[in-house]
Amino acid sequence: MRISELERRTGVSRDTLRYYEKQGLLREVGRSGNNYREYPEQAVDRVSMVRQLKGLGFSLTEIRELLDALRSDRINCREGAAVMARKRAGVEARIRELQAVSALLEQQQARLEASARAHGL
Amino acid sequence: MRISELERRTGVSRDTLRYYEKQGLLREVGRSGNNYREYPEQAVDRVSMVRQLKGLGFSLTEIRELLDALRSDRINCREGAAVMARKRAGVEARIRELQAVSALLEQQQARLEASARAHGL
DNA sequence: CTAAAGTATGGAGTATGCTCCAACGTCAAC
DNA sequence: GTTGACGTTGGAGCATACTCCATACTTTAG
Repeated sequence: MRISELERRTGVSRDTLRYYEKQGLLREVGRSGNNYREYPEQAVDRVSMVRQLKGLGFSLTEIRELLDALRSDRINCREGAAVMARKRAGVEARIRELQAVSALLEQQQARLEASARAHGL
Repeated sequence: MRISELERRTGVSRDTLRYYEKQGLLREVGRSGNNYREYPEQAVDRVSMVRQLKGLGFSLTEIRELLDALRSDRINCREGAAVMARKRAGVEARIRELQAVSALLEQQQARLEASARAHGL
């Protein structure tokens, strides 16, 4: 597919798509005779994944490393598996921290609600 | 305490501390007669919390909203509680997404390990 | 053939979150 | 009273992640 279709299907602007390509996040981009970019079907999922990970707070560099490892079955399985394990440990640590934050928020919410009931009437 | 002590105790540079103050993240900063900043003991925890939340991918704007709500027992309990509830829902959603990412990583790790065993020998 | 729509490139500009620096005021010690 | 450590401000500069633009080429429709 061409860039406008990928733009439409992912909701990501063409400028950003070209930027991602330049940053090595989209590696399977071909060119047709007229020098137009030609994206494989798969690109839709790849872009979606980049956006999801980015929304979760990963930097483009981290995302590139992760996507590269996902492709690494053609390169080096053992190393790819190790990257996955490391990334996953990071994600798990982040989940635990977020759970602590959530608990704190819950506690504060309860405190403020109690305070509202006491003062409010 | 003065800025150098807060810098030492939090590991956050004075430039950043002043920047955070300007952005409304540190509201309880006094001035002594000589115009030096005077931080309450509490500032250490506040700065640590900012850093933790930032590390988890929150923007300074989000963090400010959250810290403001934490202080809101002196302002508006009911509204503060509502902010907490909203923020917490966001955090919970993020946790679920990260769990999905973790599951994906685990699955890919397993696949690559299997692939390594098959090809490797 | 021409106009409009689509694409390409390089480079400038923007927002966020710092980071560094120059110029200057304050204070304790010698 | 001067040196040196510590503090102040305003503004410039930087990295990341876009976003916009001018210019130019290609393709499609009329």
